[in-house]
Amino acid sequence: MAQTKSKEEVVQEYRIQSIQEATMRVIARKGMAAATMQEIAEEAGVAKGTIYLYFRDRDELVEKTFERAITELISKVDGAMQMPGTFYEKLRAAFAAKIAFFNDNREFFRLYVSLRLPEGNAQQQRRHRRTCEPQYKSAFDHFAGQLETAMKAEEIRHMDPHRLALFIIESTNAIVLDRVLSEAPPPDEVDVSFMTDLIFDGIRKRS
Amino acid sequence: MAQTKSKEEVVQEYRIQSIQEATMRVIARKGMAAATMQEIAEEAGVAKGTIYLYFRDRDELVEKTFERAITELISKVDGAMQMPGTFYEKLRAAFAAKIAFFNDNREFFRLYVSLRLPEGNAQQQRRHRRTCEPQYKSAFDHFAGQLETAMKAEEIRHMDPHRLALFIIESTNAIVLDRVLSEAPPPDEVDVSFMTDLIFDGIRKRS
DNA sequence: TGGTTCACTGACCGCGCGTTCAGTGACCTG
DNA sequence: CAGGTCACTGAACGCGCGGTCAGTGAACCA
Repeated sequence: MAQTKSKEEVVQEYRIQSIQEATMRVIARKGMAAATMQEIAEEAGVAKGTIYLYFRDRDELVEKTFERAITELISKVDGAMQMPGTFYEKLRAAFAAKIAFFNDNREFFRLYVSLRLPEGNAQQQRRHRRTCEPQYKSAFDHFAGQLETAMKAEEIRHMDPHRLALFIIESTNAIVLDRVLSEAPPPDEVDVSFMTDLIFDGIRKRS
Repeated sequence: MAQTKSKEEVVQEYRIQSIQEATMRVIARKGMAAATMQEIAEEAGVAKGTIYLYFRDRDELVEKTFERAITELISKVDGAMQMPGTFYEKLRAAFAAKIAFFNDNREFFRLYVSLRLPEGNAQQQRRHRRTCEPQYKSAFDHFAGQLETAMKAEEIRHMDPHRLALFIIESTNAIVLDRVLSEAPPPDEVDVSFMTDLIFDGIRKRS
Protein backbone atom coordinates (compact mmCIF):
# COMPACT_ATOMS: atom_id res chain seq x y z
CA MET A 1 0.00 0.00 0.00
CA ALA A 2 3.05 2.22 -0.03
CA GLN A 3 3.30 2.97 -3.75
CA THR A 4 -0.41 3.53 -4.48
CA LYS A 5 -2.39 6.63 -3.60
CA SER A 6 -3.51 6.76 0.01
CA LYS A 7 -6.97 7.89 0.94
CA GLU A 8 -5.58 11.19 2.23
CA GLU A 9 -3.85 11.89 -1.07
CA VAL A 10 -7.06 11.31 -3.00
CA VAL A 11 -8.98 13.69 -0.74
CA GLN A 12 -6.21 16.24 -1.03
CA GLU A 13 -6.18 16.11 -4.81
CA TYR A 14 -9.95 16.47 -4.90
CA ARG A 15 -9.76 19.56 -2.68
CA ILE A 16 -7.07 21.14 -4.80
CA GLN A 17 -9.02 20.52 -7.96
CA SER A 18 -12.32 21.87 -6.65
CA ILE A 19 -10.62 24.99 -5.29
CA GLN A 20 -8.95 25.59 -8.64
CA GLU A 21 -12.21 25.10 -10.50
CA ALA A 22 -13.91 27.56 -8.16
CA THR A 23 -11.09 30.01 -8.80
CA MET A 24 -11.65 29.81 -12.54
CA ARG A 25 -15.38 30.39 -12.19
CA VAL A 26 -14.98 33.40 -9.91
CA ILE A 27 -12.28 35.02 -12.05
CA ALA A 28 -14.47 34.47 -15.09
CA ARG A 29 -17.38 36.25 -13.38
CA LYS A 30 -15.55 39.09 -11.70
CA GLY A 31 -12.18 39.44 -13.37
CA MET A 32 -8.75 38.87 -11.91
CA ALA A 33 -8.60 41.92 -9.66
CA ALA A 34 -12.10 41.63 -8.21
CA ALA A 35 -11.98 37.92 -7.42
CA THR A 36 -11.68 37.76 -3.62
CA MET A 37 -10.54 34.83 -1.51
CA GLN A 38 -13.88 34.98 0.32
CA GLU A 39 -15.86 34.47 -2.86
CA ILE A 40 -13.55 31.73 -4.13
CA ALA A 41 -13.94 29.92 -0.81
CA GLU A 42 -17.73 30.19 -0.94
CA GLU A 43 -17.77 28.99 -4.52
CA ALA A 44 -15.65 25.98 -3.57
CA GLY A 45 -17.80 25.31 -0.49
CA VAL A 46 -14.93 25.59 1.99
CA ALA A 47 -13.80 28.17 4.53
CA LYS A 48 -11.36 30.87 3.52
CA GLY A 49 -8.67 29.41 5.76
CA THR A 50 -8.86 26.01 4.06
CA ILE A 51 -7.49 27.43 0.84
CA TYR A 52 -4.30 28.35 2.70
CA LEU A 53 -3.76 24.70 3.63
CA TYR A 54 -3.24 23.95 -0.06
CA PHE A 55 -1.83 27.18 -1.48
CA ARG A 56 0.72 29.49 0.10
CA ASP A 57 -1.11 32.68 -0.89
CA ARG A 58 -3.43 34.15 -3.48
CA ASP A 59 -0.65 34.50 -6.04
CA GLU A 60 0.24 30.84 -5.87
CA LEU A 61 -3.41 29.84 -6.18
CA VAL A 62 -3.88 31.87 -9.36
CA GLU A 63 -0.56 30.76 -10.78
CA LYS A 64 -1.16 27.04 -10.26
CA THR A 65 -4.71 27.34 -11.58
CA PHE A 66 -3.44 29.05 -14.67
CA GLU A 67 -0.71 26.49 -15.29
CA ARG A 68 -3.10 23.59 -15.15
CA ALA A 69 -5.41 25.12 -17.74
CA ILE A 70 -2.87 26.47 -20.20
CA THR A 71 -0.96 23.20 -20.29
CA GLU A 72 -4.14 21.49 -21.39
CA LEU A 73 -4.87 24.12 -24.04
CA ILE A 74 -1.37 24.01 -25.47
CA SER A 75 -1.30 20.24 -25.69
CA LYS A 76 -4.64 20.13 -27.50
CA VAL A 77 -3.76 22.80 -30.05
CA ASP A 78 -0.32 21.36 -30.60
CA GLY A 79 -1.76 17.88 -30.95
CA ALA A 80 -3.98 19.16 -33.75
CA MET A 81 -0.99 20.71 -35.53
CA GLN A 82 0.82 17.35 -35.47
CA MET A 83 -1.91 15.59 -37.42
CA PRO A 84 -0.96 14.51 -40.94
CA GLY A 85 -2.26 16.60 -43.84
CA THR A 86 -1.68 19.90 -45.60
CA PHE A 87 -0.80 22.98 -43.61
CA TYR A 88 -4.26 24.33 -44.30
CA GLU A 89 -5.79 21.25 -42.71
CA LYS A 90 -3.45 21.43 -39.73
CA LEU A 91 -4.24 25.06 -39.08
CA ARG A 92 -7.93 24.39 -39.40
CA ALA A 93 -7.70 21.54 -36.91
CA ALA A 94 -5.75 23.75 -34.50
CA PHE A 95 -8.41 26.49 -34.65
CA ALA A 96 -11.13 23.90 -34.10
CA ALA A 97 -9.25 22.57 -31.06
CA LYS A 98 -8.88 26.07 -29.65
CA ILE A 99 -12.56 26.88 -30.04
CA ALA A 100 -13.57 23.51 -28.59
CA PHE A 101 -11.33 24.06 -25.59
CA PHE A 102 -12.92 27.40 -24.81
CA ASN A 103 -16.40 25.97 -25.29
CA ASP A 104 -15.57 23.60 -22.43
CA ASN A 105 -13.59 26.13 -20.40
CA ARG A 106 -15.43 29.41 -20.76
CA GLU A 107 -14.13 30.41 -17.35
CA PHE A 108 -10.55 30.33 -18.45
CA PHE A 109 -10.63 33.24 -20.87
CA ARG A 110 -10.19 36.02 -18.35
CA LEU A 111 -7.12 34.39 -16.92
CA TYR A 112 -5.88 33.80 -20.43
CA VAL A 113 -6.25 37.33 -21.71
CA SER A 114 -4.70 38.79 -18.58
CA LEU A 115 -1.54 37.00 -19.61
CA ARG A 116 -0.22 39.67 -21.88
CA LEU A 117 -0.86 42.58 -19.56
CA PRO A 118 -0.69 41.44 -15.95
CA GLU A 119 -2.43 43.57 -13.35
CA GLY A 120 -1.60 43.85 -9.67
CA ASN A 121 1.35 45.29 -7.83
CA ALA A 122 4.95 45.18 -9.00
CA GLN A 123 5.76 41.98 -7.13
CA GLN A 124 2.77 40.13 -8.55
CA GLN A 125 3.74 41.26 -12.04
CA ARG A 126 7.30 40.00 -11.61
CA ARG A 127 6.06 36.66 -10.36
CA HIS A 128 3.63 36.46 -13.23
CA ARG A 129 6.38 37.10 -15.71
CA ARG A 130 8.57 34.40 -14.17
CA THR A 131 5.94 31.68 -14.16
CA CYS A 132 3.19 32.19 -16.71
CA GLU A 133 4.95 34.03 -19.48
CA PRO A 134 7.63 31.42 -20.21
CA GLN A 135 4.91 28.87 -20.96
CA TYR A 136 3.10 31.25 -23.26
CA LYS A 137 6.37 32.35 -24.86
CA SER A 138 7.57 28.85 -25.57
CA ALA A 139 4.23 27.86 -27.09
CA PHE A 140 4.41 31.03 -29.16
CA ASP A 141 7.95 30.31 -30.39
CA HIS A 142 6.98 26.75 -31.13
CA PHE A 143 4.13 27.92 -33.34
CA ALA A 144 6.40 30.42 -35.07
CA GLY A 145 8.77 27.53 -35.80
CA GLN A 146 5.98 25.54 -37.39
CA LEU A 147 5.09 28.51 -39.57
CA GLU A 148 8.71 28.81 -40.65
CA THR A 149 8.79 25.13 -41.58
CA ALA A 150 5.68 25.60 -43.70
CA MET A 151 7.32 28.58 -45.42
CA LYS A 152 10.43 26.55 -46.24
CA ALA A 153 8.25 23.74 -47.54
CA GLU A 154 6.67 26.40 -49.77
CA GLU A 155 3.25 25.67 -48.30
CA ILE A 156 2.67 29.31 -47.41
CA ARG A 157 4.15 32.67 -48.38
CA HIS A 158 7.41 33.91 -46.88
CA MET A 159 7.20 36.55 -44.17
CA ASP A 160 8.40 37.23 -40.62
CA PRO A 161 7.28 34.08 -38.76
CA HIS A 162 7.12 35.73 -35.33
CA ARG A 163 4.99 38.60 -36.53
CA LEU A 164 2.76 36.13 -38.31
CA ALA A 165 2.45 33.92 -35.21
CA LEU A 166 1.44 36.97 -33.18
CA PHE A 167 -1.09 37.97 -35.79
CA ILE A 168 -2.70 34.55 -36.04
CA ILE A 169 -2.78 33.80 -32.31
CA GLU A 170 -4.21 37.16 -31.33
CA SER A 171 -6.73 37.46 -34.13
CA THR A 172 -8.12 34.04 -33.29
CA ASN A 173 -8.12 35.05 -29.62
CA ALA A 174 -10.37 37.96 -30.56
CA ILE A 175 -12.91 35.65 -32.18
CA VAL A 176 -12.75 33.21 -29.28
CA LEU A 177 -13.18 36.01 -26.76
CA ASP A 178 -16.18 37.32 -28.64
CA ARG A 179 -17.70 33.82 -28.65
CA VAL A 180 -17.16 33.44 -24.92
CA LEU A 181 -18.74 36.81 -24.15
CA SER A 182 -21.61 36.19 -26.52
CA GLU A 183 -24.87 34.65 -25.34
CA ALA A 184 -25.35 32.61 -28.51
CA PRO A 185 -22.14 32.22 -30.51
CA PRO A 186 -22.35 30.82 -34.05
CA PRO A 187 -21.64 27.09 -34.55
CA ASP A 188 -17.97 26.12 -34.19
CA GLU A 189 -17.73 25.29 -37.87
CA VAL A 190 -18.72 28.77 -38.99
CA ASP A 191 -16.00 30.52 -37.04
CA VAL A 192 -13.37 27.88 -37.79
CA SER A 193 -14.02 28.29 -41.52
CA PHE A 194 -14.11 32.05 -41.24
CA MET A 195 -10.74 32.25 -39.50
CA THR A 196 -9.00 29.65 -41.64
CA ASP A 197 -10.21 31.06 -44.94
CA LEU A 198 -9.50 34.64 -43.95
CA ILE A 199 -5.96 33.88 -42.81
CA PHE A 200 -5.25 31.82 -45.91
CA ASP A 201 -6.83 33.99 -48.56
CA GLY A 202 -7.32 37.48 -47.14
CA ILE A 203 -10.14 39.83 -48.05
CA ARG A 204 -9.13 40.74 -51.58
CA LYS A 205 -11.67 40.23 -54.34
CA ARG A 206 -10.42 37.53 -56.69
CA SER A 207 -10.45 38.56 -60.32
CA MET B 1 -13.20 90.17 -20.91
CA ALA B 2 -16.34 88.26 -20.14
CA GLN B 3 -16.48 85.97 -23.14
CA THR B 4 -12.78 85.05 -23.30
CA LYS B 5 -11.04 82.60 -21.03
CA SER B 6 -10.26 84.00 -17.61
CA LYS B 7 -6.95 83.36 -15.93
CA GLU B 8 -8.61 80.92 -13.56
CA GLU B 9 -10.05 78.90 -16.41
CA VAL B 10 -6.64 78.62 -18.05
CA VAL B 11 -5.06 77.39 -14.82
CA GLN B 12 -7.92 74.97 -14.30
CA GLU B 13 -7.56 73.48 -17.76
CA TYR B 14 -3.84 73.14 -17.30
CA ARG B 15 -4.37 71.27 -14.02
CA ILE B 16 -6.92 68.94 -15.54
CA GLN B 17 -4.66 68.15 -18.45
CA SER B 18 -1.57 67.49 -16.36
CA ILE B 19 -3.50 65.25 -13.98
CA GLN B 20 -4.87 63.27 -16.92
CA GLU B 21 -1.42 62.94 -18.47
CA ALA B 22 -0.06 61.72 -15.13
CA THR B 23 -2.92 59.22 -14.97
CA MET B 24 -2.00 57.81 -18.36
CA ARG B 25 1.66 57.45 -17.40
CA VAL B 26 0.93 55.70 -14.12
CA ILE B 27 -1.61 53.32 -15.66
CA ALA B 28 0.89 52.53 -18.40
CA ARG B 29 3.55 51.68 -15.79
CA LYS B 30 1.44 49.80 -13.27
CA GLY B 31 -1.74 48.75 -14.98
CA MET B 32 -5.27 49.86 -14.28
CA ALA B 33 -5.78 48.05 -10.96
CA ALA B 34 -2.42 48.96 -9.40
CA ALA B 35 -2.50 52.66 -10.29
CA THR B 36 -3.16 54.42 -6.95
CA MET B 37 -4.39 57.97 -6.42
CA GLN B 38 -1.27 58.65 -4.35
CA GLU B 39 1.05 57.73 -7.19
CA ILE B 40 -0.98 59.64 -9.76
CA ALA B 41 -0.86 62.71 -7.50
CA GLU B 42 2.92 62.43 -7.09
CA GLU B 43 3.37 61.98 -10.84
CA ALA B 44 1.31 65.10 -11.48
CA GLY B 45 3.18 67.04 -8.78
CA VAL B 46 0.06 67.81 -6.71
CA ALA B 47 -1.42 66.56 -3.44
CA LYS B 48 -3.90 63.70 -3.49
CA GLY B 49 -6.71 65.97 -2.37
CA THR B 50 -6.19 68.31 -5.31
CA ILE B 51 -7.31 65.65 -7.76
CA TYR B 52 -10.68 65.59 -6.01
CA LEU B 53 -11.16 69.29 -6.79
CA TYR B 54 -11.28 68.39 -10.48
CA PHE B 55 -12.67 64.85 -10.53
CA ARG B 56 -15.42 63.41 -8.36
CA ASP B 57 -13.66 60.12 -7.73
CA ARG B 58 -11.18 57.68 -9.21
CA ASP B 59 -13.71 56.28 -11.66
CA GLU B 60 -14.48 59.67 -13.15
CA LEU B 61 -10.78 60.44 -13.47
CA VAL B 62 -10.09 57.25 -15.43
CA GLU B 63 -13.23 57.66 -17.51
CA LYS B 64 -12.53 61.25 -18.57
CA THR B 65 -8.90 60.41 -19.27
CA PHE B 66 -9.96 57.54 -21.45
CA GLU B 67 -12.54 59.58 -23.35
CA ARG B 68 -10.06 62.28 -24.23
CA ALA B 69 -7.61 59.79 -25.73
CA ILE B 70 -9.99 57.50 -27.57
CA THR B 71 -11.79 60.40 -29.22
CA GLU B 72 -8.49 61.50 -30.70
CA LEU B 73 -7.64 57.97 -31.87
CA ILE B 74 -11.01 57.41 -33.50
CA SER B 75 -10.98 60.72 -35.34
CA LYS B 76 -7.51 60.06 -36.74
CA VAL B 77 -8.24 56.54 -37.93
CA ASP B 78 -11.61 57.56 -39.33
CA GLY B 79 -10.05 60.55 -41.05
CA ALA B 80 -7.66 58.21 -42.84
CA MET B 81 -10.54 56.00 -43.99
CA GLN B 82 -12.26 59.04 -45.53
CA MET B 83 -9.36 59.82 -47.83
CA PRO B 84 -9.99 59.23 -51.55
CA GLY B 85 -8.53 56.10 -53.13
CA THR B 86 -9.04 52.36 -53.31
CA PHE B 87 -10.14 50.43 -50.27
CA TYR B 88 -6.66 48.97 -50.03
CA GLU B 89 -5.20 52.46 -49.81
CA LYS B 90 -7.77 53.55 -47.25
CA LEU B 91 -7.11 50.57 -45.02
CA ARG B 92 -3.39 51.09 -45.31
CA ALA B 93 -3.76 54.74 -44.33
CA ALA B 94 -5.94 53.77 -41.36
CA PHE B 95 -3.34 51.29 -40.10
CA ALA B 96 -0.61 53.89 -40.50
CA ALA B 97 -2.71 56.38 -38.50
CA LYS B 98 -3.26 53.84 -35.76
CA ILE B 99 0.42 53.00 -35.46
CA ALA B 100 1.38 56.67 -35.52
CA PHE B 101 -1.10 57.45 -32.76
CA PHE B 102 0.35 54.80 -30.48
CA ASN B 103 3.88 55.93 -31.25
CA ASP B 104 2.87 59.29 -29.78
CA ASN B 105 0.68 57.87 -27.00
CA ARG B 106 2.46 54.78 -25.75
CA GLU B 107 0.90 55.32 -22.33
CA PHE B 108 -2.58 54.87 -23.66
CA PHE B 109 -2.37 51.20 -24.58
CA ARG B 110 -3.09 49.74 -21.15
CA LEU B 111 -6.24 51.79 -20.83
CA TYR B 112 -7.16 50.81 -24.35
CA VAL B 113 -6.75 47.06 -23.96
CA SER B 114 -8.54 47.04 -20.63
CA LEU B 115 -11.62 48.17 -22.56
CA ARG B 116 -12.79 44.75 -23.55
CA LEU B 117 -12.44 43.14 -20.15
CA PRO B 118 -12.92 45.72 -17.42
CA GLU B 119 -11.48 44.93 -14.01
CA GLY B 120 -12.66 46.22 -10.66
CA ASN B 121 -15.82 45.66 -8.65
CA ALA B 122 -19.27 45.22 -10.10
CA GLN B 123 -20.19 48.90 -9.86
CA GLN B 124 -17.03 50.01 -11.65
CA GLN B 125 -17.69 47.50 -14.38
CA ARG B 126 -21.22 48.76 -14.88
CA ARG B 127 -20.00 52.34 -15.07
CA HIS B 128 -17.30 51.32 -17.48
CA ARG B 129 -19.83 49.63 -19.70
CA ARG B 130 -22.08 52.71 -19.68
CA THR B 131 -19.40 55.22 -20.59
CA CYS B 132 -16.43 53.71 -22.40
CA GLU B 133 -17.99 50.85 -24.27
CA PRO B 134 -20.53 52.85 -26.29
CA GLN B 135 -17.70 54.88 -27.82
CA TYR B 136 -15.78 51.76 -28.72
CA LYS B 137 -18.92 50.03 -29.92
CA SER B 138 -19.99 52.86 -32.19
CA ALA B 139 -16.53 53.12 -33.72
CA PHE B 140 -16.62 49.38 -34.22
CA ASP B 141 -20.04 49.43 -35.91
CA HIS B 142 -18.94 52.35 -38.04
CA PHE B 143 -15.96 50.36 -39.29
CA ALA B 144 -18.15 47.32 -39.94
CA GLY B 145 -20.39 49.56 -42.04
CA GLN B 146 -17.43 50.72 -44.11
CA LEU B 147 -16.44 47.11 -44.69
CA GLU B 148 -19.98 46.31 -45.82
CA THR B 149 -19.90 49.22 -48.27
CA ALA B 150 -16.65 47.93 -49.71
CA MET B 151 -18.21 44.48 -50.11
CA LYS B 152 -21.20 45.91 -51.95
CA ALA B 153 -18.85 47.91 -54.17
CA GLU B 154 -17.16 44.57 -54.89
CA GLU B 155 -13.86 45.92 -53.62
CA ILE B 156 -13.44 43.03 -51.21
CA ARG B 157 -14.88 39.55 -50.73
CA HIS B 158 -18.26 39.04 -49.12
CA MET B 159 -18.35 37.83 -45.51
CA ASP B 160 -19.83 38.73 -42.13
CA PRO B 161 -18.81 42.39 -41.73
CA HIS B 162 -18.95 42.39 -37.93
CA ARG B 163 -16.79 39.31 -37.59
CA LEU B 164 -14.37 40.82 -40.08
CA ALA B 165 -14.26 44.15 -38.24
CA LEU B 166 -13.48 42.32 -35.02
CA PHE B 167 -10.79 40.31 -36.72
CA ILE B 168 -9.08 43.32 -38.30
CA ILE B 169 -9.27 45.60 -35.27
CA GLU B 170 -7.99 43.03 -32.81
CA SER B 171 -5.27 41.61 -35.00
CA THR B 172 -3.89 45.08 -35.62
CA ASN B 173 -4.20 45.76 -31.88
CA ALA B 174 -1.94 42.77 -31.29
CA ILE B 175 0.76 44.17 -33.55
CA VAL B 176 0.43 47.63 -32.03
CA LEU B 177 0.60 46.21 -28.52
CA ASP B 178 3.72 44.28 -29.39
CA ARG B 179 5.27 47.46 -30.79
CA VAL B 180 4.46 49.39 -27.65
CA LEU B 181 5.91 46.72 -25.37
CA SER B 182 8.97 46.29 -27.54
CA GLU B 183 12.16 48.25 -26.91
CA ALA B 184 12.92 48.71 -30.59
CA PRO B 185 9.89 48.15 -32.81
CA PRO B 186 10.41 47.88 -36.58
CA PRO B 187 9.83 51.00 -38.70
CA ASP B 188 6.16 51.98 -39.09
CA GLU B 189 6.25 51.14 -42.78
CA VAL B 190 7.23 47.52 -42.20
CA ASP B 191 4.33 46.76 -39.90
CA VAL B 192 1.82 48.76 -41.94
CA SER B 193 2.75 46.80 -45.04
CA PHE B 194 2.75 43.52 -43.16
CA MET B 195 -0.75 44.05 -41.78
CA THR B 196 -2.26 45.42 -44.96
CA ASP B 197 -0.81 42.73 -47.22
CA LEU B 198 -1.68 39.93 -44.83
CA ILE B 199 -5.27 41.05 -44.42
CA PHE B 200 -5.69 41.55 -48.14
CA ASP B 201 -3.93 38.48 -49.48
CA GLY B 202 -3.62 35.96 -46.65
CA ILE B 203 -0.80 33.49 -46.24
CA ARG B 204 -1.54 31.11 -49.10
CA LYS B 205 1.21 30.45 -51.57
CA ARG B 206 0.22 31.80 -54.98
CA SER B 207 0.51 29.30 -57.80
C1' DT C 1 -1.76 97.18 5.17
C1' DG C 2 -5.27 94.40 7.39
C1' DG C 3 -8.94 91.48 5.80
C1' DT C 4 -10.93 88.10 2.88
C1' DT C 5 -10.93 84.49 -0.25
C1' DC C 6 -10.01 80.03 -2.02
C1' DA C 7 -6.91 76.69 -4.40
C1' DC C 8 -4.29 73.58 -2.37
C1' DT C 9 -2.45 70.39 1.15
C1' DG C 10 -1.66 65.93 3.63
C1' DA C 11 -2.86 63.77 8.05
C1' DC C 12 -6.60 61.20 8.93
C1' DC C 13 -10.73 57.96 8.51
C1' DG C 14 -13.34 53.77 7.41
C1' DC C 15 -13.55 49.91 4.63
C1' DG C 16 -12.46 45.67 2.53
C1' DC C 17 -8.97 42.90 1.42
C1' DG C 18 -5.45 38.90 2.17
C1' DT C 19 -3.77 36.39 5.76
C1' DT C 20 -3.51 34.10 10.48
C1' DC C 21 -4.35 30.94 14.24
C1' DA C 22 -6.82 29.35 18.41
C1' DG C 23 -10.58 26.54 18.56
C1' DT C 24 -13.58 22.48 17.04
C1' DG C 25 -15.21 18.03 16.11
C1' DA C 26 -14.96 13.89 13.09
C1' DC C 27 -12.23 10.05 12.93
C1' DC C 28 -8.68 6.83 14.03
C1' DT C 29 -6.29 3.92 17.53
C1' DG C 30 -5.31 0.88 21.39
C1' DC D 1 -14.65 4.24 25.26
C1' DA D 2 -10.91 7.60 26.46
C1' DG D 3 -7.34 10.06 24.30
C1' DG D 4 -4.99 11.95 20.51
C1' DT D 5 -4.66 13.71 15.86
C1' DC D 6 -5.44 16.87 12.33
C1' DA D 7 -8.19 18.80 8.49
C1' DC D 8 -11.00 22.36 8.77
C1' DT D 9 -13.17 26.72 10.39
C1' DG D 10 -14.18 31.76 10.66
C1' DA D 11 -13.51 35.70 13.86
C1' DA D 12 -9.94 38.78 14.21
C1' DC D 13 -5.88 41.37 12.55
C1' DG D 14 -3.03 44.61 9.94
C1' DC D 15 -2.47 46.96 5.89
C1' DG D 16 -3.18 49.88 2.06
C1' DC D 17 -6.52 51.84 -0.48
C1' DG D 18 -9.99 55.70 -1.94
C1' DG D 19 -11.92 59.49 -0.12
C1' DT D 20 -12.39 63.72 3.45
C1' DC D 21 -11.77 68.17 5.49
C1' DA D 22 -9.70 71.46 8.85
C1' DG D 23 -5.85 74.12 8.17
C1' DT D 24 -2.57 77.19 5.40
C1' DG D 25 -0.72 80.90 2.86
C1' DA D 26 -0.44 83.36 -1.61
C1' DA D 27 -3.08 86.52 -4.19
C1' DC D 28 -6.22 89.94 -4.42
C1' DC D 29 -9.11 93.86 -2.76
C1' DA D 30 -10.64 98.12 -0.24
